[in-house]
Amino acid sequence: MSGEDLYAKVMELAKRRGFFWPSYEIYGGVAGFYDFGPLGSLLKQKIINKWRRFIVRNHSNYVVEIETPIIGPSKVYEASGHVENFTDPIVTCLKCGRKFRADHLIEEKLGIDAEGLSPEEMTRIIREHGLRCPVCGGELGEVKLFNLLFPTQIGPYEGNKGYIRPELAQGMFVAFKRVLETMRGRLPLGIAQIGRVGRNEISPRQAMMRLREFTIMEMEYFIDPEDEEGSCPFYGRVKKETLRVRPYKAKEAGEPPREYTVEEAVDAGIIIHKCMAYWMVIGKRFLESLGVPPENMYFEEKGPHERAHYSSQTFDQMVKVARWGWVEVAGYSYRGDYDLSRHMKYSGQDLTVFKPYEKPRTVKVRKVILDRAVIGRTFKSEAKKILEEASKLPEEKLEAMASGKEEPIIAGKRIPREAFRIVEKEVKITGRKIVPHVVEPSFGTDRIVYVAFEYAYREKAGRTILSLPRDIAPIEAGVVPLVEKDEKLREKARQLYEILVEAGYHVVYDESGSIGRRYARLDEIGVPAVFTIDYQTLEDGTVTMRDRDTWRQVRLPLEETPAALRRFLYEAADITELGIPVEGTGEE
RNA sequence: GCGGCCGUCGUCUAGCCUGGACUAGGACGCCGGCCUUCCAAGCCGGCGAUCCCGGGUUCAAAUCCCGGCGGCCGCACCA
Repeated sequence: MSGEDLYAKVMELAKRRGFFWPSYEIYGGVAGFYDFGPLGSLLKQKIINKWRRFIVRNHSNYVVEIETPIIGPSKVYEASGHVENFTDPIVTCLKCGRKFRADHLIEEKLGIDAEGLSPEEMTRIIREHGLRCPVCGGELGEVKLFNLLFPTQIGPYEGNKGYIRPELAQGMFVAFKRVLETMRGRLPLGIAQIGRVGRNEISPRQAMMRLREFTIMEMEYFIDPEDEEGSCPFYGRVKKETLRVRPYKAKEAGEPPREYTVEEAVDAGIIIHKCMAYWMVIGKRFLESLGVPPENMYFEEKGPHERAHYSSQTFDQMVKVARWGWVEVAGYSYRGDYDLSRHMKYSGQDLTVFKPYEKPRTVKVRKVILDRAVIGRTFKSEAKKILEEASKLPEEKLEAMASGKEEPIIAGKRIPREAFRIVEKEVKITGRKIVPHVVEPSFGTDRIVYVAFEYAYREKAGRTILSLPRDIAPIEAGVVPLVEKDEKLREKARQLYEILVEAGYHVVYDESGSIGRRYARLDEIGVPAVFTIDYQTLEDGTVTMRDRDTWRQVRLPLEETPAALRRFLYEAADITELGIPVEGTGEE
């Protein structure tokens, strides 16, 4: 089957059976938005819960999940750099309509550094130098700003601008201090969040691959930049594992991705931090558990110009899909201290973490101070101003004045020599304040749902089977009576249905059409196991359990079904371990 | 946003070039009935389409023309 065909079939199934479809269809649709239907939203929930298990629960000593608002005040996104960097100056050719980055065009054609210029200034430069469209030679219009942030207004006052978050990260950075406090001030600390974000893409395409509103699963992993070892206590567990990586240099040289052991990639500096490598391994395992084979996945490093403004290294986790080839499903960025530093600056809050030394250190500190008594006596009412000015001067400057290397003039007054005092004292330092660095794995949920769905698509004997990993199947089990007519079978089947629902499963009961048709219907929506009530059930209380993927059946006592289902769904049990095989069932 | 191709029941599609007998046909699915003791059997009946939206040309538009919206591909864009 070609990629085109597979994509078409997958989308057809998705729409027909209610997994997902384009939003606002009755009004003609709006590009970049998708609905999840009944089965799709269940599937998405299961994938999200699996992510929780991989990222949060398996690291619950270090990683916690929070939830923060979708709308944020302007200030937050000024601090994060999105207001500035998420905005592109765009100029449109009046003739052919092509759009160009105005600053890039000016720099490229005229050699003028246009970064940070206003749109008016750029328009003026374009007019003065007679710049024209580089493609068709047409006249260029005015430079306009285009920002990918969705703007909104908070409350009734127009000045109170807000934005829909373009990523989850700022929620974690802004709440960092309080979360750190509740986690008793220790690093490393991972703060995870799952939620919707909005990016006003210029022209979204590729179905669910590029949306204007989508769900991200993200974690900010805060670490002490000087303690790589302590930051990644789990590193030892994964260092022998392999990752397929394509470093930026290899990409430039046109080389394909290569397999590295984690240790190798870290030691060679290909991955700049152990924590990056660790979370990449977790991400790899996560996608594998959703049905993506290792050979259809690799990590691609982004080049300096392709990276976001905050990142010093970024890897994209790429997965192969039928129609578009390699698509990015997750990103791993080393954000350094960029965000916390910016928020410290913009908010004026101290977001540092205190790291105690193992033993307090004593250091001798030499300090130049002004004798308040002398200053006061000498300058009377001027004294306050002088002391104020003096406190702003750097230590070296005071030192120079005290030692006579520089004229001792402060606030326009000559300070008498005896006002300078040099004190030496011992100070006990119990630790240091650090601005944590951040490693950020970030997953595009909707793309991942699509990927899992596509990889599950199978055709067998003219039928469609949605062979989802059992633990993410939206409906966990089916219950069917062998024939529709027989009231005794139906009653027994409804009983079993109740038992399974009571045990916490998501079950469908289906009695319409022939038995084969029902199996087919359930295969198509990926139900891993179907229990059938037949005439033997009425005699000995056993039912058959059918495996979606092999069509093999086993027979087991009705009351054992909840436990068997558990083993089947979550412990990867083979169907044949769960009961007595039924003769003549299985693949044709 | 430009250029190319495209838009018809839930889904896939016929019809469009050459306007009228189209009350828009079929298949699959779905619903009801009959039948049915393990893999989409069969029979009967039913529901289901403002032919993407708006305008124009014409006695007459699913069909021709214009504009918009949406989809895919290429260019640009994708922090």
